[in-house]
Amino acid sequence: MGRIPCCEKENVKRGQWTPEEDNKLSSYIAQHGTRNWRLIPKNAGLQRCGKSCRLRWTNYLRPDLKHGQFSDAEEQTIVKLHSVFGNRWSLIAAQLPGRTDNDVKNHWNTKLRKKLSGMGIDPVTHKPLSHLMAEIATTLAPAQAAHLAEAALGCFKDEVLHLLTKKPTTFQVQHSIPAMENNNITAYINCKPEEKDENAIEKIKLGLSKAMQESEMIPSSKSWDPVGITSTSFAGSCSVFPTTPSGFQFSPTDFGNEGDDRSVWSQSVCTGSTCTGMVDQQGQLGGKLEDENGEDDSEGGKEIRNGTSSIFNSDCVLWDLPSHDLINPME
DNA sequence: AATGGTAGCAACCGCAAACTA
DNA sequence: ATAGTTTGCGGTTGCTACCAT
Repeated sequence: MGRIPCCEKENVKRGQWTPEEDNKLSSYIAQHGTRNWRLIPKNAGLQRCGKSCRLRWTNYLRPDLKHGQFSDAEEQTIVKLHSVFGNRWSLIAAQLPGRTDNDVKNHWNTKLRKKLSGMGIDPVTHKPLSHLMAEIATTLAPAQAAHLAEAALGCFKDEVLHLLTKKPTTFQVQHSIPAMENNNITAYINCKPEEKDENAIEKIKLGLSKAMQESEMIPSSKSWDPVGITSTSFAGSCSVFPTTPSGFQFSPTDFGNEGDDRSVWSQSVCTGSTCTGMVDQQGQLGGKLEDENGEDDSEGGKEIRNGTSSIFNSDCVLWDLPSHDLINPME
């Protein structure tokens, strides 16, 4: 037994859509709407799978779509939201009028992820890479940490060199990030080509060793859980996570209240897809964290922390997205 | 000019949630 | 309550244009 196929594959055309097909689909939908995608290709005279028609419509033909380049503002919104929601592309796209989840996903994968890497920020967790390494290093024996450092140099060197020699990064960083100071991109770009390789390695080494020194001052109770399910505060001169020890509880009223400083957008939350503010293991959004009686209903949802009035803490604010910036506030 | 590598984008696949009878 | 169907979503693949050698 298998799934019922959405269409008879042998009679179905695949691949690029022609302008004629686009016209047929557009005019059919204009007249009849988008109910029942299985019937649409048949009724519209298309030899296409219903699923393919739906995708073509939602990702390309819809009249309200934007097709041009992403603006700086859009890019920053994507990065901000990704730091909270992870790869919840539909959620992110919902905040960008005229953009589809596919657009956002493609743009992230082809551009933004690399830009962040080039800035020394891990695109998955949105933490400075040097701090990630330091966090990991604290859980390892010194010998293992040394191996890790060597491996990291190999990995990051290639990526950073590649990015820096191709194009400069253009993100605004509201506050300076120590990790970035140790990887001064402008100085790097301006130096002689033959110096670049060596400079980059030295700067990465410096950043790594500094971060590791800083991490030695972190109390051992503040361990780091790479899975993020039981993430605890992470300290240092550029903490990404807030450090309030008491933790933080969301209530349904925290979501989408315009002008309410307590909205999710002004709360500090763990960042990245491994530790998101309101996303549980199934990727369900907040509001499920507590039911109407205020009881935890998260079933393994990830811990959320309180702290300052920004997504990151005040020592290292990357983004600060007020709730009224959102087109579709969470409900 | 030819070739190989890479980036960007469109489309496909399969899973799971939501909906309906 | 259940099974069948539809829709939404995220990951992945494939195609094309561009660039470097």
